[in-house]
Amino acid sequence: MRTSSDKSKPEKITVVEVAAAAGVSISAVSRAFSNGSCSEKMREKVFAAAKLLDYKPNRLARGLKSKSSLIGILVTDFENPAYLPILQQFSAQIQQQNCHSLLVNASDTPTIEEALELVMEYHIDGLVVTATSLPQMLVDACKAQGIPVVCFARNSLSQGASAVYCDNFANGRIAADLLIDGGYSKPAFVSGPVAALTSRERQRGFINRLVERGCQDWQIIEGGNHSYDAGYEATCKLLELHERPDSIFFTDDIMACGGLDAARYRYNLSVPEELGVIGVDDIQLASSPAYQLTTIKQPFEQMVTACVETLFKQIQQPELSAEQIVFPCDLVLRQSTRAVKS
Amino acid sequence: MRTSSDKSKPEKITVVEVAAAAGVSISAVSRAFSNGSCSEKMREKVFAAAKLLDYKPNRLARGLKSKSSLIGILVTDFENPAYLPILQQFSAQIQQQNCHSLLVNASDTPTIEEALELVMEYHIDGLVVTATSLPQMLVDACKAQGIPVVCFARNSLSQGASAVYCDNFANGRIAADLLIDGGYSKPAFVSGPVAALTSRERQRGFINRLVERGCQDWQIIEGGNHSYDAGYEATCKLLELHERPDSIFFTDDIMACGGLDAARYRYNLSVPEELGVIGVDDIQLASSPAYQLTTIKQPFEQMVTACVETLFKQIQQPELSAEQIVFPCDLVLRQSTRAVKS
DNA sequence: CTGAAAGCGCTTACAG
DNA sequence: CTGAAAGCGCTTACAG
Repeated sequence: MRTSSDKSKPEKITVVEVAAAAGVSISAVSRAFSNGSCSEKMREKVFAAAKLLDYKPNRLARGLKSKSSLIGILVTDFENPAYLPILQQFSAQIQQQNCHSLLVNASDTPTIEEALELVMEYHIDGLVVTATSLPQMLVDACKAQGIPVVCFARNSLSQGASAVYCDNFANGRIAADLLIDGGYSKPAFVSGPVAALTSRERQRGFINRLVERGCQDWQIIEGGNHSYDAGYEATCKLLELHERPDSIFFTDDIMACGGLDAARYRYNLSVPEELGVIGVDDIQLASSPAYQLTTIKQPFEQMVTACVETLFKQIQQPELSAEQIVFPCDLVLRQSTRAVKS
Repeated sequence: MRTSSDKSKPEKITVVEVAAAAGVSISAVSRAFSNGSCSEKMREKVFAAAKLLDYKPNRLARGLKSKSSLIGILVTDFENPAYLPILQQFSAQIQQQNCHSLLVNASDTPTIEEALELVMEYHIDGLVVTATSLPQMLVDACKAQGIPVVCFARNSLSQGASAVYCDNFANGRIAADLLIDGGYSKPAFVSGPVAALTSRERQRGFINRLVERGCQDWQIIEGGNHSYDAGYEATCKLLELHERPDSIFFTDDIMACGGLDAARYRYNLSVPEELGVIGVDDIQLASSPAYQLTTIKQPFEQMVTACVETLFKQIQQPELSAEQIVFPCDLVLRQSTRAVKS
């Protein structure tokens, strides 16, 4: 027999307790806490009782019939420091929508599909994909469940998925112009993982523009992961070649930083005189005086905002069709490339 | 009326469908998929039917009576690049346990409590805290719900929480010895946020050892956030002083990198001759040739592993009491401090 | 606007 | 080991 002062076993506070305390029905409590229609005085009564009892709705139970308030975030590039602030912004903005982030590590998992399978068991309301590649079957699976998916910083070739990204082809062309204008004549491109669409687009644009400008003396090397080490290694390979490049366009900043260090400290090359270097992203490190990296800035903050907006718009209105939002990029001139010859 | 070829509305596959297909009871299906006891042939029958129907258990429903398989990860220091690999490892290891990570951003949220409140609505099975400070009331709340919490890379002053961390007091002493032995006589300490226990411990150990070694000419400055910019700013303040330090112990590497850049590029000081610099963590950047930072390495990988192990042990056996696991740290000598004078 | 009732998909005592 | 039944905490038609 328990008395009111018996605190040993904290009672579970559910809609039932709140309803009783407020002297209303369970449905009323539910409505007051969801979007349901109910009068102002009803809402007040319910909230007062809830406050008193310190009631917290159980989202698992809610998710059973309604939305789970869970957003999946698929991540592969944990080696690229750009993703830490990106994760911060995603989680902050998702929390602002009264939802939470299910962080899914798709880097070690044998396949992205496998990771997703797990996510689907939680009946997420939406999915953000920052992964290198997005298999069509995954998008189809989400579609079948009515889960909107939006790709971040990569365009989706898939039918059903929205995407928020930059024009990577254009970025490649910008890089080509910058190097040619700077008087470099033997440019190289260091790519990301072969599967990375973004990297392939940058490469296409880069080479496309080089050829337009009459430059034939270019080369391409596969860099691998979006990581410092991969950039360092790729640069070593290039600089060991008989036909050394005089400038390198890296598919992202962290690789470019690795490359800069290789050039300077292992090959004693002066940057930008003996080797020009340009990256993409504008991560924090790029602006540090130790690197002073010329780069093409992706407006990540605005992109995250657009991504979250699109996602929640589609969650609210499932009938909406997928959307593609393309952001322009800014060239940020620093010290790793020669000034444009006038 | 639907025919078997009517694929327009994919039927929901639940335990009911699987049970029917396998010709067994719903309870049997549930047992086969959970820890339940059931015969080998029963399990086979159920799995065969499940495979056929592509059945995926609904974790939300399971969580209602059983565990949610959700682990909360509280993060505040999104400006410290050390946390990206740490997040990767946590998410990977949690997924390995057939659970998923609820990433909770506690940096922008007015209070950590508020973020936690949301987490509790999902009835997480356990909580990892990498946040700067951990209010006791938060631990109490978890205790009341039977949710084990373990602090990562910080010791908990709280009763109920486990912790996996390094001996920060000892680290401070190591840094002091290194600077004194290197012939520096005017050391300074750059702290993290005032609330950060780890930083305070490092400071205590550092000063404690300096005094032991007879050094009185030291100073302390509050650095603020664990970020590059905070390290840069704090260093500028120190180097503008009339009584300039000749060496600085930063409470972490990313601040030390900021400090190094300030010293070298803004004040044209040569490191380690005119200014000695030492950090803590051994982040990737610390080993790059651009920084070559002497540091005290925290064995993050092993710490994450220990953290996850402890957490799941406590989830399995709730009667276990909180555990404190202390890791030793290694001094990593690079080029930002003078060699020890022999 | 409000309430009684059925149901979301699973788990877990309770019998057999 | 297996099955029938009650229940987890909420939501949502359906009446009033």
